[in-house]
Amino acid sequence: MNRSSTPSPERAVPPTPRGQRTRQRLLRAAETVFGEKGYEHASIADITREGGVALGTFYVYFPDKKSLFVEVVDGLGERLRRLIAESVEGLEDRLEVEREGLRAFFRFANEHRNLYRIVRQAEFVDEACYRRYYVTFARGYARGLKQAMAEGQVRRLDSETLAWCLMGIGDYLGMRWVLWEGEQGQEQVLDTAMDFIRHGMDDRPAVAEPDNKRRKPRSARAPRRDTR
Amino acid sequence: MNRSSTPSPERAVPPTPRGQRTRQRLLRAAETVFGEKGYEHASIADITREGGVALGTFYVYFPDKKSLFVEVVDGLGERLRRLIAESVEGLEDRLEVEREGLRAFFRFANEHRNLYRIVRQAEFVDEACYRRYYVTFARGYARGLKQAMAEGQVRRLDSETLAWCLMGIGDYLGMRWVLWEGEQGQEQVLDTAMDFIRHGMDDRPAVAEPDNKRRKPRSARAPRRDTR
Amino acid sequence: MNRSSTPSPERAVPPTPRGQRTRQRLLRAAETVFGEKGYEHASIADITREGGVALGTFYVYFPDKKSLFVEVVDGLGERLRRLIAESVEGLEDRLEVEREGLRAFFRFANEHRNLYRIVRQAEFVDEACYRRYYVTFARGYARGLKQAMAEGQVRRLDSETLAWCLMGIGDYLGMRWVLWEGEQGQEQVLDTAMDFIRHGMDDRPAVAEPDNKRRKPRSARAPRRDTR
Amino acid sequence: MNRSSTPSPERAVPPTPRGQRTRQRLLRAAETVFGEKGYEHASIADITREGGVALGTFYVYFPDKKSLFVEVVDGLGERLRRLIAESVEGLEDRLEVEREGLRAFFRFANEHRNLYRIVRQAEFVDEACYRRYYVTFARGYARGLKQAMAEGQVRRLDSETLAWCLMGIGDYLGMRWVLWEGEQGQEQVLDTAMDFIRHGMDDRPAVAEPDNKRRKPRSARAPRRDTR
DNA sequence: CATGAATGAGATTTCATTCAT
DNA sequence: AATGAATGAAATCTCATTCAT
Repeated sequence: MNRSSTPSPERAVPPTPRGQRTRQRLLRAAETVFGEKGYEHASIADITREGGVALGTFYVYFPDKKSLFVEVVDGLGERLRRLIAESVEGLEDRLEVEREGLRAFFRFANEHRNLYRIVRQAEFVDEACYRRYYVTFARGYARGLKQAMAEGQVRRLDSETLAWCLMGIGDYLGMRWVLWEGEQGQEQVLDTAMDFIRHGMDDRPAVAEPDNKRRKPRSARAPRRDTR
Repeated sequence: MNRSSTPSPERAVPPTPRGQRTRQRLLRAAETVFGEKGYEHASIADITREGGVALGTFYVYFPDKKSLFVEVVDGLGERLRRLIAESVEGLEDRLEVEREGLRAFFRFANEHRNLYRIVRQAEFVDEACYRRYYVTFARGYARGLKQAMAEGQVRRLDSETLAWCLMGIGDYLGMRWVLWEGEQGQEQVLDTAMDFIRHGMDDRPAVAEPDNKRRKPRSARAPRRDTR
Repeated sequence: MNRSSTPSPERAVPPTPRGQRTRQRLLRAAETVFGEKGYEHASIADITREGGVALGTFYVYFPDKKSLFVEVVDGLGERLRRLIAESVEGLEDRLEVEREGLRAFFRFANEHRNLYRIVRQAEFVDEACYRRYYVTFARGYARGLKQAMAEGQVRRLDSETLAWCLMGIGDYLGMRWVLWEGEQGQEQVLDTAMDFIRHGMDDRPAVAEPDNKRRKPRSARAPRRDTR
Repeated sequence: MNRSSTPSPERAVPPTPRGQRTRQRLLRAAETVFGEKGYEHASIADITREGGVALGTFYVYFPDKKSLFVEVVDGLGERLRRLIAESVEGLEDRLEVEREGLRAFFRFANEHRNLYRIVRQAEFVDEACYRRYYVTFARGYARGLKQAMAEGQVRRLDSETLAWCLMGIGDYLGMRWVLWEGEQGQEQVLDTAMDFIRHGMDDRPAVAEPDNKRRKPRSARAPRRDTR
């Protein structure tokens, strides 16, 4: 929401609707081009060409390439968070929330196939913006987890750590099965992941642990054999 | 998009020891400079300066900038995998292996603080090399998990999915608590993460669920519309 | 090199008082901005911003940037000459005129600290305008001196040469002690300068020379060899 | 001698003679092009074209346009001072020194017709370098005058003020009769100027003043009203 | 083996000016 | 009268790569 390094208070929004439109056009074009070519190889000329405006027009709306990029990243983050929030709205079971959230993330990553490429470039373009993307997400995530813990739906673990673990899972699965593999076997992966998220990976009878959290569970479910 | 998918066909190793040394110097310099400035902003001149050799010397040992970069990334991956392998050697309890592997990764990331930056840049420099980094790691990881499952140490889950989940966890925790926070509270995070990895996050007695994962909520909502 | 040597053929004066005001605002803004940034770095946008009008408004009143600049320079010259004329009005002693003129110039330079910067830029913007500034000044100056010579107040010297000498003195003293040093010791400098202007720098009894200026030294030396 | 704003210690002199030559070529080309077009309109491309090297070569020897310019200005100042010093070497009569110095300056200005244009641009390019040009000159000038005063050759006046007066005279005469008029009547102007420099402009018998410079007029006037 | 001078394509950015409203 | 969006030419600067020594 705030401009990171440059503390210029207002993101100069052009007053006329015509200007508004042009600005939006540039933002959309930028998302495409940054995704395709990466920040460094995306030239302003590429972006304006994609947006259908003249080169100089760019500088009417953005002070430089970096600012535009930061705005794109912030925008993606916001949209992603909103989509996930909407997707899990109304769900009461926290594990359902996890599953649906993951699914929503996959969907978003699939539609914005440049998401990964763009966010990762951010590290080199504007570190603050890069961290903001993750930190903002993590904050909301942890908050949700904490509440679920309070409600007794989730074991009591450090909510921040847990949030980052779950984000890491989503990120890696998304990279591997959405970005690289395109939909292929996504549902199955989701099932496996949810199983892991729910019960962890330990096989040995939990009973042995006198005061700890669960028991045998394992046995009851389909053993989901190895894929491939 | 990129051409040299071939994993370095002829990595001309210089015959003389003097040449060997120069080549190593350049590789080491490159790791530093790529980490600091990123691939695009690291110039050959920067690298040779850092390595203490003349500009032209670079082209005696590497055909171009990209080749050098790929070699650096491959090298990092190899060293990381070797370090982890050594760190868990002899451990029998798979969960111990997980914990020590994670710890070793943290150590490596801490010593090679540019690891993240370098690997992530790879996506835009040579996609093949980028994937190789993850895929090679995942392959070995999955193999280990499969064996542990065979030994009954780990629940039977799809080993590849599980490997990627665990890699994601390590990656995110490392980014957040090694790269950004520098050692601070690392052990505690490790404990929490291991707890989660072992038992998952579900609090409710796993026995209770006969065969299905979720309850009511679903019904209330629209049946998850199709994504575009 | 420059085209518009014609001293502004049709300086379109707007008929309405509102237009008059806007035009004046632009002229004043231009003096400020040209002084601060120099001609090349002063953009039309800077000037209109400073003047509080929209960019396009500029071209309602001036055909281009250069015209505006020329008008600013001409205006400064005029105001300077008028100020000096007023300051020495009524003085009968020519040396008093010199002193007061100098003082008036200092005052003007102090109030228009961008005077120097603007006039000097003129050389590269419109040579004609640049020369006009000096030549107009010199013409009036020489006329005054000639009259003072006729009245026997000033020794008979070529009035034009003398005018340029005195202008040079004023210019340099103003640069050094008004522009750079800000008032500091200005009066003392003025006294010294007037002493020099009055009597020159020769120490040897002026009486001895009935009508000619120099003595022996000349003869003693080699007759000034040719340079290069 | 020192690099003004940029305190980069050494003016990176290329080690090989070939580099030396190229660097010199660029400096010479720059003097020409800056003089012809002015700093702002002289493009790096113009300079390298004039110097017969490729565009990129420029940046092998100079970090930017400004640095090159500063070096040109400093060089001009040095050469000018050296030429004048050589021209007056051996002269004992200070007034002879003045005359010959002036003559040498005219000669220099005539050969380097871009001197004025270049130095004046300096004000907008690097103020420090601009002042250095004048201040360095003035310092040496004042030193010479002081000594002449000590020897009783020149009346005792503040030497610094006197130096700036004389510099102003030279500058303006050079502009008017060397730059604009080209040699025309230069000698005559020189004679007039020397006459003025020697005796000043006051016509009234200097004898009458036993030791002080002015007479009545002062009294008649209001006591010099306040300047603003 | 090693050097470093030279190249020129390409990228970002600025800005005077036009024009529809 | 006034506005401000849009344009595109031109300028500075970077840098991978080549090559003669």
